[in-house]
Amino acid sequence: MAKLPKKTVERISQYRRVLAKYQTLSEPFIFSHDLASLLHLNPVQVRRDLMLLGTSGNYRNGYKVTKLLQSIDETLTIPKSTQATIIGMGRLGESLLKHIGSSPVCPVMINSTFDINPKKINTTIRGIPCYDMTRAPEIIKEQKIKIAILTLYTEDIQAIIDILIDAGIEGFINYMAGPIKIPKGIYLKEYDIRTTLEEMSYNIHN
Amino acid sequence: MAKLPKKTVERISQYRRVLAKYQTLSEPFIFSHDLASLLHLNPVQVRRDLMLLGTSGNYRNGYKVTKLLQSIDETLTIPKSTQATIIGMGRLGESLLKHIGSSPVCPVMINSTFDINPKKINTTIRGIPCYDMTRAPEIIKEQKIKIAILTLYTEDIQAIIDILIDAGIEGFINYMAGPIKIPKGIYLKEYDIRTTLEEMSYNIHN
DNA sequence: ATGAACTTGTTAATTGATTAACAAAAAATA
DNA sequence: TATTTTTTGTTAATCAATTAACAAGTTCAT
Repeated sequence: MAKLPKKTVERISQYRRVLAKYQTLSEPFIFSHDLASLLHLNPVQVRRDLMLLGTSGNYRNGYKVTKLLQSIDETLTIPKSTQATIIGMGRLGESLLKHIGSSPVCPVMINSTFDINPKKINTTIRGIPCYDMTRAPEIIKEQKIKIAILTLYTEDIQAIIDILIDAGIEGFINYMAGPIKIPKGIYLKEYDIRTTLEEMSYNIHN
Repeated sequence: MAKLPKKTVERISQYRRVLAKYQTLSEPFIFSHDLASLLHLNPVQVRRDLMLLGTSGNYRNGYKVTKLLQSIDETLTIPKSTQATIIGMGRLGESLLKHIGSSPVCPVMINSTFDINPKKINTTIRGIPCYDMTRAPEIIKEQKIKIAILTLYTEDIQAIIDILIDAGIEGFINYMAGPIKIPKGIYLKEYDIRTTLEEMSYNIHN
């Protein structure tokens, strides 16, 4: 299938989680305007996304939930599941790990985490071990880990980034490591709440 | 000044943090392409943003850092500072609070937090108290708090949201509360890492 | 002094995302 | 049976964001 627009992919991930919950209500069908209002979107936008996804609904009942979920699965779960890791098992890392683990439908798996703090190394959370950062290259290659979530702040973060990229990481989600340098072709999503706070503050006052 | 585009506001917030750090290197000037490469942007985009900001640079040396920072301050810090709060003082809430507090230039202040867990209530972190959720309406009105960061997951989150809006909250940043319903005019930013993971996984494999 | 090498500032062009508009299908109602 | 209602699916139009293009200013080297 043709490559979906960035924003559509983002929304499709949200549709899935909402639908998984909706399914437990034993409602077999859903209308585009229902899905839209659950996520504060425009119904047209929902229909357009689903059209691009290649699925289709019913003139009278809307979209069949199971069919929709299957269609989303096929698009987002490629191939089988992507491996990710968390760099920094402090308070933030721990809460993210639990949050991700709580999801019944997340196609991204976390099987190992890393830290530089001896107190964290060799502990486990929900059965997932925390390894010494020095072992990262070895384990990332072995488990084919592709995404790294950065939850730590240290002065030498750039050296860590470079090692991770070298080991095969292709995407970073950066919570608080500050500005980092990455080569072209590597994905990066900045997740600094301070930016969001300032943006929202501006919007509220203007 | 005219209202700035959403994306420009977001980037301006990032410029400020990068510039604050850059300033400590005692470099008095910065070029648009330097600022751009620090944040993986296009230099044209940077110049355009700064133009919209109403500031101007120098044909030979680029932009004067102190002048730029002052200009950003004037735009983002309106009026004086916005009050925010964190709903849920678990691991995530605590790490966010410390992260926000560590910023020397964040124009958004947090002076109180809330929880429903008796073990958290009446504790303080870095001098910032955690209050019982039942006191939220009173304190939000008194301190004119406008933004709520949601870091908790409970079944009755919607009731909490409604109370917060009634008390005067105008914007929510939602980490893990799941889909919530908010009326028009209230800002909402979804910060669920699972969406980002799935989106990135899709991009890596396509 | 003159031209080469940089840079900013701004308009125009392009690309991407959202929203509007409406035909087509199907059932419900009169 | 004809009409109304409701919804999907898709194209066209609008709106927003990014990128390209280039004039104009400034310094440096010759």
